[in-house]
Amino acid sequence: MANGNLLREKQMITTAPSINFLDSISANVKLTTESRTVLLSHMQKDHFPKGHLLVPVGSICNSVYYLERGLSRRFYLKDGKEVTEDFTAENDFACSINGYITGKADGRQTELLEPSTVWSLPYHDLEKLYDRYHNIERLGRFLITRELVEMHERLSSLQFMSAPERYAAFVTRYPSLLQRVPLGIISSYLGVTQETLSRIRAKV
Amino acid sequence: MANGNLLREKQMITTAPSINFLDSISANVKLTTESRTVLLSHMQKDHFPKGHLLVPVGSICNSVYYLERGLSRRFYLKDGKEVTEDFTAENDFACSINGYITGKADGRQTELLEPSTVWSLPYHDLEKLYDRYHNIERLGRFLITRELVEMHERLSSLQFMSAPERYAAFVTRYPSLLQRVPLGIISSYLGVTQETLSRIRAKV
DNA sequence: CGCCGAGTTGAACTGAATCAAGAAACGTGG
DNA sequence: CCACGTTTCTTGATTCAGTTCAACTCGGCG
Repeated sequence: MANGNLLREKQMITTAPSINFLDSISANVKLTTESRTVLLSHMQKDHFPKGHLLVPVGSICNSVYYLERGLSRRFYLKDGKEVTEDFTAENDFACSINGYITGKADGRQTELLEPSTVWSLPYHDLEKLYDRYHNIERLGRFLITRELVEMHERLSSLQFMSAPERYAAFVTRYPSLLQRVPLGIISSYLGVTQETLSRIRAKV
Repeated sequence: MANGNLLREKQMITTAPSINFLDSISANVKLTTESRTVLLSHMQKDHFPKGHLLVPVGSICNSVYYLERGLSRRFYLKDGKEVTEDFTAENDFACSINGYITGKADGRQTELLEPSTVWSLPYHDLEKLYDRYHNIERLGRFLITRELVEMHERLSSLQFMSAPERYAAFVTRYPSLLQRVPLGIISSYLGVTQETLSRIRAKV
């Protein structure tokens, strides 16, 4: 019976847009029915308009977010300019753990770039669930590991690729974002000015 | 709440001399006696000379390493030049999960910069232990989380600081490495040429 | 001694930032 | 549906941080 459910839900991932965030990870981490139920009971689903700040200025992010639909970015201000650190599109997780882990507001904000459907789960609740359910702790480890691998790649791309190389890498990595994200934000992600990015594009 | 203390307690790790790597993390993650025993039974302690490669060229890193004594760096080649990604000093962990997670050799090598005492634990064993011991899975999540926070900080420092700023940050972050690591390697970590780093130093 | 690796210094070059101005696209109210 | 301002994007001229290439210094060590 449980197996039947897993299979059916796995199919939904590949075909239909996911209604429930648990569907999209069941392929990677096996969760018991109880864990799924209890996770859901701590999560809240919201719709927010474009421009909404999931984590407002100066505050510490204390929830992990799952984007069922929409798009967000995490950014901070450096010398009055916005620096985009990361994008999260639908069916993926957005979180900004640094502030929570270090206990200090780190200036990172999370902003919706499109009207979005967002599930949120407070870290504090999640930690209690880590204690009680081994497979939820596994889920946490899995997601953080994935994020870490991503970060390593991004770090090396930033450190030792030229601006045109980084743009090319971005295009292959996030083709859809080119249409969905304004140039100025992409440039602040790539670590170049908007003018430079515009010129890079003109050459292709 | 345990997580709120992650960074502060990392200080303790790096300062307290540890004979056994388990001692240094017991403050952060509670391990049962059985977990400690079984972890140790899968770990091997070795002494290696300066210059030894923990992860040789072209191979995939398949163990996590704990440096009881010594110093290592993770690096890769970009256009024939060495790019240093990270340092690990005594009482800390060196790992290069990307290759293991993605299943592809990623060109990252880990080299000892000083004669070192190294404990190694194969990922494959570790994953079996994750299955059997909830508190070992917690340990894994803890270590990866700490690494991720570190990466975030490093990423933002690289992306939007000038070379002199990055050098200053390096000096405060790793004061001891200035004496222990040759200039060329530090420059390849900071993302500048050796000449530039030399000039930066001359100005202070 | 002379060699060798590590670090420094100099001069020319270059990729990207900055400053400044304009062109296109977009949304909103009339 | 147009007129308007605002945001987004492009283009040009200048400046600057950092690279590149090359020569040179210094200390250690056969």
